[in-house]
Amino acid sequence: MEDGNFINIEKTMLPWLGKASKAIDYFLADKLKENGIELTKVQLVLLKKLWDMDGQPQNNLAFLTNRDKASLARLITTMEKKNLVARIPSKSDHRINHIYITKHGMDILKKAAPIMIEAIDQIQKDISKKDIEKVIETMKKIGLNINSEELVAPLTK
Amino acid sequence: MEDGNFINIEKTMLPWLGKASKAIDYFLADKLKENGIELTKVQLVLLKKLWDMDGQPQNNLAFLTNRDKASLARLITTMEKKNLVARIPSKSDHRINHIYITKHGMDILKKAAPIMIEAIDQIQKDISKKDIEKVIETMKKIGLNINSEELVAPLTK
DNA sequence: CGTAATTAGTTGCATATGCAATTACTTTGG
DNA sequence: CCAAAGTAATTGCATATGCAACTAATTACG
Repeated sequence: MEDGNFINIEKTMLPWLGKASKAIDYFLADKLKENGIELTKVQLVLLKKLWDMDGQPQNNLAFLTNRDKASLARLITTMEKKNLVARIPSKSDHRINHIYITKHGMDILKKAAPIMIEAIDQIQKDISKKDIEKVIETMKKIGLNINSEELVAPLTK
Repeated sequence: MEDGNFINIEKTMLPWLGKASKAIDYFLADKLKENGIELTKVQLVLLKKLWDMDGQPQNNLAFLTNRDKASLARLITTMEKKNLVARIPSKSDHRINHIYITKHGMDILKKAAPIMIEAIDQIQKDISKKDIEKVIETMKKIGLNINSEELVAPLTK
């Protein structure tokens, strides 16, 4: 077998998307650290989600953030220890925990927001609005191509 | 504070790239599992790298695969246990391990290759060659935008 | 109304990952 | 030739993640 079976993988989007995603993650993590913000990127995204829609049950949050419910539960545990979020058991349904962002979480989020905006600006520097839209559109297409089979929301079952 | 500080994040590429990347990873993992290939995506990519350039020292491989050297070392340990790769100490420099793909690793890789190709085809279905190139080009630009600061190869130091 | 099916969350087991500190070896320079 | 600097790999500590199995609670239905 020559290289034939792996034809032109560098001409597909996959490795580039992977590399860019990873690079962006490192970049953002670095920005957070530089600015003394003790959050991981994942935690930041979750805080932002809570900012938008506070008090969600865990499984909702798992769905909303494309993540396994077990993973989300542990993430909440970590963040609870850091006093970023609070787990409040529902009174009407004793299976459910509602998750709320704390004052401390909000303070950190407010501090992080402008830094993230600036970082994103840098990431997208000299990329035209049209090109950005094109990429977004293509990412959506990928989502459709994948979901059309069996992966509608594989993490949420 | 209103939502102002997080203005239009959905209009940036970031969340879409993140979602697509994650979805692709799930999709490929699923394909591997469906076909009874006992590899993670990460392991597959590493095997492919070894296929192309066998016998690399660990730190080289870490660099080549954009990964922390500690992470790579542990990955090799995992893969060694599964008899996918072999760690061979260099005779000329006793600090170095050369990593080789095993026969078993090659067999699995050969089995996985056509499945991955098919999966990638599906991921990129109905996306024009031009659009694919556009995305790749944009990903490269992101790399430049990020690297231009301090992140040339942050994982390799 | 009470059992069966469903649902929310947790836990066990496993992989992957990063940073910092450490060990072991090699190279450099005086 | 030997001490200092540099380099390759490992290990400790921590986060993040998924799947599968499980518990506890609620809802559906006969």
